Amino acid sequence: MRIATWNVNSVKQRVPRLLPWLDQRQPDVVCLQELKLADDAFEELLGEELTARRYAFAAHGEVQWNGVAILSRVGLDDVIAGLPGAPGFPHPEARAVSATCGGIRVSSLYVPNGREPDSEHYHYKLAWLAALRDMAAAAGEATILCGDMNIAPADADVFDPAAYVGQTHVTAPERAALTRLMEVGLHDVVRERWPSERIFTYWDYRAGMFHQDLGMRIDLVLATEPVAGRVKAAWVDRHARKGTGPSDHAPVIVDLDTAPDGDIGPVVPPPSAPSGARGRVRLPQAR
DNA sequence: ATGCCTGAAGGGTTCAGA
Repeated sequence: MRIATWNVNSVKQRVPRLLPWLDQRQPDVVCLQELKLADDAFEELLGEELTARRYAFAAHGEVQWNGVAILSRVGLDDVIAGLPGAPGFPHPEARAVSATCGGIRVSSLYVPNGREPDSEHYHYKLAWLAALRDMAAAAGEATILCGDMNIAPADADVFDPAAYVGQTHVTAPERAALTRLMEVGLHDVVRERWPSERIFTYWDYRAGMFHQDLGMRIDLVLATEPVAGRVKAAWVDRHARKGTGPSDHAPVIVDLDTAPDGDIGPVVPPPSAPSGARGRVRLPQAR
């Protein structure tokens, strides 16, 4: 089973890159972030193209910003739009959607940016991460959290730590919040596979940052032990960042071996959907 | 240049992103 996560920075603008990428990489499950599109517009834009490729999808978007989705061709059950217990800014934002795909509880996540350290948005980010930690702590044994965490876990995950002093994504409270999330029993599967490689997932559009490989690793795949133990490959698809009209993020792709019989714990039924949960779900046989 | 690109909404510009 191949699972991927990609902050597409407007799915509307990224259609000419997204569809060929699906055809080339053939992921079974795709977590998307920064759709920047309302749910009905997402379905209008991609419904037929995804259905033709046998993807079911669950989109949770907004008109202008944010927005997350899960595409799956290995099942899409018990969809929950939003993160239960998460704060808003001031209203709840479309930053999380979860579903059970191929026996694994999958979440597509877009952690708030934080803007400036100690700003209101920064504290919102920390509170949102605490809610994410609580969700992960209550999740089943076979769980994978994918998305734009907007935190570089370590100094090795930015091109120059000195360039980020005093900025978000690298501050101690953000990293501590990520540590508390990891401590519920999650593995950073890309870093564990490549312990000392220079790996980035985001490069600023400006000043040729990508071509100089001056970036950050902020898009993460975090898996519980039963899932992490199945990882056969984990890599950043830099090719998708090249060429015409790319996102400023590259996809992260993880291949899982077949689940051994009896070795994967039951997927704990998700909590009931939070009130106000929105989202658009369509299964491939629906049309 | 202290946002060097890119995208969205809405309107002739401003905000957001990391």
